[in-house]
Amino acid sequence: MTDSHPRLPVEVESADCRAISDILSRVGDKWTVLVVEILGTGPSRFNELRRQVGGISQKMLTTTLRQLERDGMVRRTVTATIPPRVDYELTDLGRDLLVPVHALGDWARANMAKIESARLRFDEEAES
Amino acid sequence: MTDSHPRLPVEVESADCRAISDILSRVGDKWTVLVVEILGTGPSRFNELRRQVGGISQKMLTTTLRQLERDGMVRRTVTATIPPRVDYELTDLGRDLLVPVHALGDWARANMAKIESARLRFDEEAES
DNA sequence: CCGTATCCCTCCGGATACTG
DNA sequence: CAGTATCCGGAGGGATACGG
Repeated sequence: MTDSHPRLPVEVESADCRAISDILSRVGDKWTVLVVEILGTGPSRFNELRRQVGGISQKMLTTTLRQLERDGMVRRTVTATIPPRVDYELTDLGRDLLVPVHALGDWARANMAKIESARLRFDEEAES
Repeated sequence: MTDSHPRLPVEVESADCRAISDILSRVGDKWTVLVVEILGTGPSRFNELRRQVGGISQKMLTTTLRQLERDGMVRRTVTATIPPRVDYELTDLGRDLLVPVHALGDWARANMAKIESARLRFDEEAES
């Protein structure tokens, strides 16, 4: 492959390392990306979101949204009517996150066949 | 922002969804990216790698490397000498993965200040 | 040197029930 | 409707000891 492979800054400050792996762990989270993807199509209310995600528990949706709100990715708007109404929407930062996440998603889709066959080969050779 | 919402990109094939979130979860894994980053600088032996990563247990290094090998990201080469020697190196696929991962890492570095201040604001308002 | 096998404890996350 | 509170099973992952 290209000789100009990016030289890796293994010596980045550990503070950066923590912060970066922190973001990465959110992307790897079971629900976060799914929620952000859906909010990427437009604002949504709590139970609406719950239905759109499908399979998420109330607890985890709350937790996920709180984290995203805390990180400034999601804006929470409360309308104090009866019954109460709460809207969630992505902030600019949240929408921004979708760019690199989609890049990763595209890579995954483009290479899932290779990965799948690699796994088959590996598991096959593990017959013992 | 968007037009109306009857369009649901959420309905992509669930097979794709599983596979993609599977890759994402590996990226979010505590050790995987770190190991891949280091292997991105060149091949390495087991304990050498262990020292370079720092803080990883023998068990988790083995587990991480096995997963990566199974997925076709890492090639494992055994030299049956005494003492035995095992080298690990990235495959083309593994090096390829680094591209979108670095994009995400760059985004994280570029935005960690915003996130950090968002958190401060959030936690501050949580004083009650 | 390069692992595998156990033990064990923490935390994630689902189910359920209750409030404003 | 939009949460909070509680219980609890199971996976993740560290420490340690042993095998090739």
